[in-house]
Amino acid sequence: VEPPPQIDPAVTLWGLVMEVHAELNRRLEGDLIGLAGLSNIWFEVLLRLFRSPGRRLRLTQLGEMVSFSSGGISKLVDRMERAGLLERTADANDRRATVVRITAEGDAAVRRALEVHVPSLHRHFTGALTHTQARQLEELLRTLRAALQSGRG
Amino acid sequence: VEPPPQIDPAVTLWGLVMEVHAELNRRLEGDLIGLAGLSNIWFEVLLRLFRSPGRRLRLTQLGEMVSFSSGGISKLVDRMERAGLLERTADANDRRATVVRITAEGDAAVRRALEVHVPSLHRHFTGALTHTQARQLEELLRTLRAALQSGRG
DNA sequence: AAAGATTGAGATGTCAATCTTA
DNA sequence: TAAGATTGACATCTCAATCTTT
Repeated sequence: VEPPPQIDPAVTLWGLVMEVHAELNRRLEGDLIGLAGLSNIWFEVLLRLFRSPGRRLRLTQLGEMVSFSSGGISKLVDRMERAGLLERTADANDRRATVVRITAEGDAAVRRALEVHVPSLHRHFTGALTHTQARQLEELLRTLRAALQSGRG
Repeated sequence: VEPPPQIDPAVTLWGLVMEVHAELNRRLEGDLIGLAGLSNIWFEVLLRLFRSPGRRLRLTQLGEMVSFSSGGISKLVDRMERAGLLERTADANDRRATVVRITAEGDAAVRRALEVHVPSLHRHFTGALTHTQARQLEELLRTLRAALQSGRG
């Protein structure tokens, strides 16, 4: 068999992205579950609602925000609704749509979760960076996001 | 209900990380599946083997590299073995262990996949960055990874 | 037609229990 | 005892089909 060819640096860079992302995700979710009883995705959904004007979002919007398919977000919302953290509401203007609203219980849950998540983020993530480095990272991510948006969708 | 409090910038930064990662992952995997017939994780497993000295790895090592549990990597290797891309081998020195080796077919598959993956990476990812920015990103990621390693694990 | 949402089928991950070997 | 690997039970995602409303 021939030896492996020289591999493009972009491959290594993407590998680094995946590795760091996976490990950060694992640790942050560990803290979140252990200390606040919420999985990463439940927390993210609640946070999106928490920060939305009116504290409500259409099901599909919510799904896009967290990168879920329509079926996936439908089932996720089922489970969170059963847990009492949010509720489905009819949309007065469009009877096809479902509006998801955070409940008082959900509101309390995000607030508790934020109290452990912010220190967790600093401990595992931003604490390793200087203020300047954090700004640099944000700038790079915004550049990438802008390119992805202009490129398609 | 009280208004949402000021949210720590680290929360937003992490949200940006997740968003960009998810979208990049989606596009890269789309190209990989569409143009080379390999999912992201299959490609990553093959690439790890491809670049390993001897083109083989212990099952557990491989699992750690791709952030999979022992059960998960066992089943993934099952499927890839059935597809003829790799094979299990006994470890002569430790009869508990299983060594995974890439097959000739697997070797050919990675090489084909690299030919579409590298342009795909440039199109969706590194093409949006200047050379300097790419270096910056790599530096930041290495800093984060080093902190994660020293912190635990 | 197309958009929003739901459902069932299928794919694939984790966790815990278990077996073998060190 | 512990490490390496496998398995079954379970959770939860995507995809495709379907229903309702626009």
